[in-house]
Amino acid sequence: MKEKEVIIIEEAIKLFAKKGYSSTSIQEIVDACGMSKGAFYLYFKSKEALLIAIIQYYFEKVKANVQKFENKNLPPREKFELQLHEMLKTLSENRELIITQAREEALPRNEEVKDALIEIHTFSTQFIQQNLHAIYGERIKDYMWDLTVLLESLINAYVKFLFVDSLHAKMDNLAKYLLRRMDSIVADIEKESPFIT
Amino acid sequence: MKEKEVIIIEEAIKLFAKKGYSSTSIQEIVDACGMSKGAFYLYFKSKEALLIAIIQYYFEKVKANVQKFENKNLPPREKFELQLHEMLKTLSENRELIITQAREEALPRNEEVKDALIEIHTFSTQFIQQNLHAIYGERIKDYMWDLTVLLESLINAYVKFLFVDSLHAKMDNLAKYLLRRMDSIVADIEKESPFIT
Amino acid sequence: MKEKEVIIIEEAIKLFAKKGYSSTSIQEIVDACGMSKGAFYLYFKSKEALLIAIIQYYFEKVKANVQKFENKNLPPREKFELQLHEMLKTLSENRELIITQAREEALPRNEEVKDALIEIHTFSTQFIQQNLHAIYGERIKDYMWDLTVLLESLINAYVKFLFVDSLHAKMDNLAKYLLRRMDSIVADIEKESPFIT
Amino acid sequence: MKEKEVIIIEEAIKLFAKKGYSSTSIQEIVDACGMSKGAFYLYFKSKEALLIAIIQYYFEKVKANVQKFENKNLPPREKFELQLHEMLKTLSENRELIITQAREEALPRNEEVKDALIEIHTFSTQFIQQNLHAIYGERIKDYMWDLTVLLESLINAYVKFLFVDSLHAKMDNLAKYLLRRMDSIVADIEKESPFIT
DNA sequence: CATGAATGAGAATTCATTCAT
DNA sequence: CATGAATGAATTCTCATTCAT
Repeated sequence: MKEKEVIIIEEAIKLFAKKGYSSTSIQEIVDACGMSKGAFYLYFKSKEALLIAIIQYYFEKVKANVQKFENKNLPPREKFELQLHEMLKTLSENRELIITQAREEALPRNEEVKDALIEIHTFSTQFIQQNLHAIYGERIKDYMWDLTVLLESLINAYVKFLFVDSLHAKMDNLAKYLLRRMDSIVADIEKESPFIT
Repeated sequence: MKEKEVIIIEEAIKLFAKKGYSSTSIQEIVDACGMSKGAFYLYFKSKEALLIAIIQYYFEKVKANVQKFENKNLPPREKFELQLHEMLKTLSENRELIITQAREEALPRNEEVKDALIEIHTFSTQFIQQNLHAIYGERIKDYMWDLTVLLESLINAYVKFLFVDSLHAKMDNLAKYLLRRMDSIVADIEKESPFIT
Repeated sequence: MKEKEVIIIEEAIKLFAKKGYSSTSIQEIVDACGMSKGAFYLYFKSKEALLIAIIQYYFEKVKANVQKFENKNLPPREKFELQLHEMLKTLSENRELIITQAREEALPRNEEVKDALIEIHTFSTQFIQQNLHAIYGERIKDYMWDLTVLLESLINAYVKFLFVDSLHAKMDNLAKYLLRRMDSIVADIEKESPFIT
Repeated sequence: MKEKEVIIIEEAIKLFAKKGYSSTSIQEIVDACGMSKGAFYLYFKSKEALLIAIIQYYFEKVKANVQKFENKNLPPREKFELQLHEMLKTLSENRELIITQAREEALPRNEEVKDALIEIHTFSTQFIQQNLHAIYGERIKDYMWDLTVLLESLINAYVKFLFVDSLHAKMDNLAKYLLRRMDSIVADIEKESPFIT
């Protein structure tokens, strides 16, 4: 990916996070990048193409950071903790991404955009489920979807707070902390019949 | 509130949820309502005024449904279960609201809009904290914020799924189910030092 | 003319003077009159019809006040002084009229409006010329247009100031004062060849 | 000032003179200029900004033409005659300006517009008073405001006629002619007590 | 590659006018 | 007579996109 493309993506995500996709103009983006409007169209064929590129760019970032712990023969829990930590770090460093993700539904109903978002969601779900399975084993099989939803929601909830300075400092423990919350839930959930089936 | 205002609010929230606030035009709203563009401005002085009215309208709905269980001398847990159930029901019946709420950050940086959202957030936080305190007592004092975030995130997570038919059917048990998940968390959380302080 | 029509005319002229014809809405006019929008259209078939009615209404007022000194066998100068005084008084009491008149050219290029304004201008010119002739006689014949323009301009200039309190007090002398300025001009103008021919 | 801005200003003033500010749409202006609506907003940030630019543009024109006779060591009367002549010429060549000026009161009650008009009025009054003082000396001190109003009104009155061809031809003598009319008035005015005090 | 002037479709909003009550 | 809700054309202004230089 060309240097200029990266500049545009990184400036654009900041603006999208601040003002929303529709309310951010190309002019504002190129002003923030210190380039001309014409230049923008050399790198992206439309505003929507930029949106897709942004989604993919950050997805690749998270994916790469998470995948570097695969094939290292780490114990499952340790591996997931490290990955979760890496994921939380990437998200906290690219806070704008979460904000934009939160608005998922608001994004233009374009097939390409949708596809990109579905890809992220699929990856994320698989990542969580594989790890839950590796850690807690077969016995949570029936509760897999419940636990997935619960863990995703815990991650989202705390990520929302990551920009608060005092929490930022504690981020190193967040992955561990969240997993312990999952432990509590897993311990009791077997008394239930699964909610999501 | 006049009948027409309610029609506009309810059609608009659907469109805002589908396409986002900025991307929905007044024309689309009035087309959905089967009225003229001029009529819109008889009832709302601007698009932003509509947004504020929508936020307040749904907030009042949720608040009213939740508050009808106060002053009934119910045991704390039972009261909270009933309220949570009512809240989940209202949210699931007005799913668009959640989607719009999720996009909080995208909304125009207008003071009035901000104020309306802050009011909702304050109410929601107080509601959860008062009830957690009533149920679990003094011992969770230091974990209040952690538990608040956790419960809010559980609610959000499941509400997102509420439009799925099979879950919708089970909604009656969701409040109880979520509270039991909180039980598990509360049981273990005292072993920790609070994350949010 | 019906009572309501007069109310509308008098409120409308105030608003037109303050904000201009185009920038004043029917709603503002009927609000000022304490009546409904529907009522307006009972009395005037359009906004432009109101404009024409306003022009005619005030023209009739000035004309009536001026014409009551005809056929009284007064000496020409005295008659003109009295008429001029009456005219200045009506204009100063209906200051809004002058402001609107000043904008003559701005009024919608509608034939009826134009005709009404031409009628006023014709009357005004004839009134001035007949009186100048009665006072100064045949010798100013060649200078008639020059003197007409000069007198009209003197009237306009001072009328503009009539709302200033200190001048308002002196209004009784204004007609005489202006005629004395004309005397000075007439005395010297014969040394010239006419400018307007 | 860019070429396009000048085109817009000159087409706009014609339309404003013909139809008034409020009744002239941006579309009509750009049609007259043979450019697109978007182009207009490249050069002026709003319709009102155009109005202010027009006022300043013509004011600068008149001011520049008048000021080129300062510091030439001309006798006062001759200097004023030349300046008045230049002023009348600029006004007659930009007849639309006068019409718009005449409508002063109709212009939007915006502070910037008001300020621009006040600046013109202040300049105009000072210009006339300095010259009257230079020509007629201390003895007219008490009549300064009366004479200012009278001269301004004479200028306005004749300028209104400037578009008539036959007058146009004589314009060379108009400045001299108007000053001689002032001579007549000045000669007699000392018999009076000042009207404007 | 880079620019930024130009375009024009489309947005929010206003308002004269109509008409059912 | 009187009302005011409803209409929709017209207005100002924005902005993604193109293209000559």
